[in-house]
Amino acid sequence: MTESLGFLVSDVARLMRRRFDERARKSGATGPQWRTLKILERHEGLNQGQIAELLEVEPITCCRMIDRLEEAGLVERRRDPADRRAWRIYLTEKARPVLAELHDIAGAMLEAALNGLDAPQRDALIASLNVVRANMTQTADIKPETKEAANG
Amino acid sequence: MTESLGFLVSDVARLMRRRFDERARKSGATGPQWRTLKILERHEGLNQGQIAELLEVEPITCCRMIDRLEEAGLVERRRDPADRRAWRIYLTEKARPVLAELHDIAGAMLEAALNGLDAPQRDALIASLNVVRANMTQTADIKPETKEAANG
DNA sequence: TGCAATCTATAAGCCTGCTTACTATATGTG
DNA sequence: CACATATAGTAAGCAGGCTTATAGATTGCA
Repeated sequence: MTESLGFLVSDVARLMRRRFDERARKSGATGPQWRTLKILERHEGLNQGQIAELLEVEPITCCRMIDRLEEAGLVERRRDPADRRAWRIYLTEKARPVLAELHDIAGAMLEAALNGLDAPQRDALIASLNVVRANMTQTADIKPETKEAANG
Repeated sequence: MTESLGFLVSDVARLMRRRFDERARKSGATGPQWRTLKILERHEGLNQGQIAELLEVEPITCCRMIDRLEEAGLVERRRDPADRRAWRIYLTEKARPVLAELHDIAGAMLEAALNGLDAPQRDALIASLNVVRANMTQTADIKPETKEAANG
């Protein structure tokens, strides 16, 4: 039964994403795009590698996300004056109201998602998810040598 | 702070998927493919619409998944003798060992994911996620008319 | 100074999810 | 029977993950 945790988590993620996207579409940004914008809100001027690290995605994933955000006019790339390999990413003015609207949508959806859970249950849920998240982040660093004799 | 639930869940889902895929790649199936195979294991001969419903994805998503599974030789499409529009989907013999191997991989990964949580915490986590899942499934049926005066 | 290693960004291509729109078939209604 | 509607499956095309590979720039080291 506990085997279902992976399915359960990905189900919940997919359903939440679907619900969010339904409402957020008219704002012109998706969930992952919003998350990227939020990071930029607090850390404007990061380069794409740094953003990828904060998002915990691969650089190419971040690169293409910035492509779409730039195309939508929500961010802009500026050359790093000290490193001609790098771009620094900045929010545009157009991004501010989008951020505010997405914040409201997410707040309403969150309340719907947690309906029926009391405060201690909500806290426990978030705490446990953070534990799982940390477990999955740590184990991601294990090198293949660890499982030398695993191939039966 | 609680606003982060959506991000947290999708993070956990993505990290678990990444971990699973790393290990499962040599078995020739991904997480969603495994889930589809598991459904077929219990309900062989379903058509694609029924599978999509059990997976809680759109029919086109299921269709393309069956495409890939068929191409990999893990399932086969057989014409429904009673409805010439429909295909019935069956596992091939090749799928059995793949299912067994993925089951083992998932078991090991699950233990890693839940490391540090005791039994009551695990139960509470799964129960709460099921509540959220139900909330997100239900609200997905709400019609737009419900929010007549929501557009500020 | 020069070369190798590293780092930043990106291209190509795959999987999984979605929307929209289409074909083919089945079914209901007049 | 004929037409409208519904259903099963699929194509096209987009977003967001990934891997692998490459170009260009920087940096470390001999």
